[in-house]
Amino acid sequence: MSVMARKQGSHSDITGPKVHDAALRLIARHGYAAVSMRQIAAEVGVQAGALYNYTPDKQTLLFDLMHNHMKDVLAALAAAGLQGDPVARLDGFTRLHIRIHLPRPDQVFIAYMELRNLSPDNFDTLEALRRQYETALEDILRDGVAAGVFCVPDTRIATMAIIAMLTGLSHWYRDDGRLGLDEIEDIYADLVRKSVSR
Amino acid sequence: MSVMARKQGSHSDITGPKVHDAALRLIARHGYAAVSMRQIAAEVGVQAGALYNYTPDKQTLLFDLMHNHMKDVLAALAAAGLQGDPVARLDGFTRLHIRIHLPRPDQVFIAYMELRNLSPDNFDTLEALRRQYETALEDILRDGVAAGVFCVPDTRIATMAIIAMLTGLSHWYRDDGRLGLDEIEDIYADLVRKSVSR
DNA sequence: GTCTATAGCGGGATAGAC
DNA sequence: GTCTATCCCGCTATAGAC
Repeated sequence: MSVMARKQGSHSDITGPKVHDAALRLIARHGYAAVSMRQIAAEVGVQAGALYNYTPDKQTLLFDLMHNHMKDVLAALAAAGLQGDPVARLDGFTRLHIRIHLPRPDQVFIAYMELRNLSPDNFDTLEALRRQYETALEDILRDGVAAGVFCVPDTRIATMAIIAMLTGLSHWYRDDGRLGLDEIEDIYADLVRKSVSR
Repeated sequence: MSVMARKQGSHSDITGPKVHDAALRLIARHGYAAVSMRQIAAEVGVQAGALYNYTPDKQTLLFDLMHNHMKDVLAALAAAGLQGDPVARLDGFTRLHIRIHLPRPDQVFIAYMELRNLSPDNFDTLEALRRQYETALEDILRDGVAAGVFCVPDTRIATMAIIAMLTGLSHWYRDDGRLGLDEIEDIYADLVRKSVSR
């Protein structure tokens, strides 16, 4: 536990997170296939071989980044506990999505772009989590249709359309833009609500 | 012009398109960085060195694929000559987008995923073309707002939101799905129209 | 836990024969 | 126009010293 008296080049507690941070930033920017373990190591400030104290291989490193992200998203969704009438739940889902995703542009980008670079097993795991998220939205839409407050000819299509619209936001939004988070939330909540209205 | 009596391994007129086709399919599936010139050559049925009769390098091959796609899209947009009131033009834009993009899933995928693998110059060229397409939609929305038939607080955001929604369609639509092209067109035209309505 | 060094492989691109 | 052969480079991952 002692902070001092650490052995020579030993920095386990600090290097671990730095490896994930560096991989996140580099892979988001250049893509998994285009980023080498040497580049990640250089960003962290160690030699390439040292990375293998923190991940068994490059594939697992990618999977961990994507898996952590999806767990964060689903945890936030569960914590929100959306309830009430479908209109309010849809509004809550939209704002929740934006509040979770906008501050994590690198994770969102990787979650979208790197699915095809996952091993089959890892892909299946993440696909299942992604399905859970989509289903949460589709349930809201179905309830709203049943209650007569939404008008969508196909809840599956509306689900995919809304998620594409929301996730697209992460691909162009910049913190230093002319619009703040709250304004963006209001505008998208409006677009989404109207798109499924009668 | 003679069909027979061709020299030994000479197949210029047929190999050229095959190189682009193979590159399109492989890069869409695995990503530019993950596909090797050897793989493309194998798909075509030639040796790797022979590819360099058709492209100066791998980067140019990628650029040509993306450039051809954007030219097709913009040509279709120009040919459509959308006119009339903004509501009709927005409906026309939506259906035009779907009719152009759905039959070209590989091109659409590459246009989205491989922007970061372009050289700076090539990126600028394609970014300018993409801007033209976005601007066509934004002009419609602005005219509609001015005419009082659309209600959007920010035409730029609405433009990006609609294009994200439409392009997302290409990422999950399958020909063999339960819905045909015409039904998809109607549903999305409806979603888009309502999202910007008053 | 990190380093240096390296095994083993595959990449893009070119040269020259046919 | 295609082939074979090759240059030169960078990659992932491992081994063993410290």
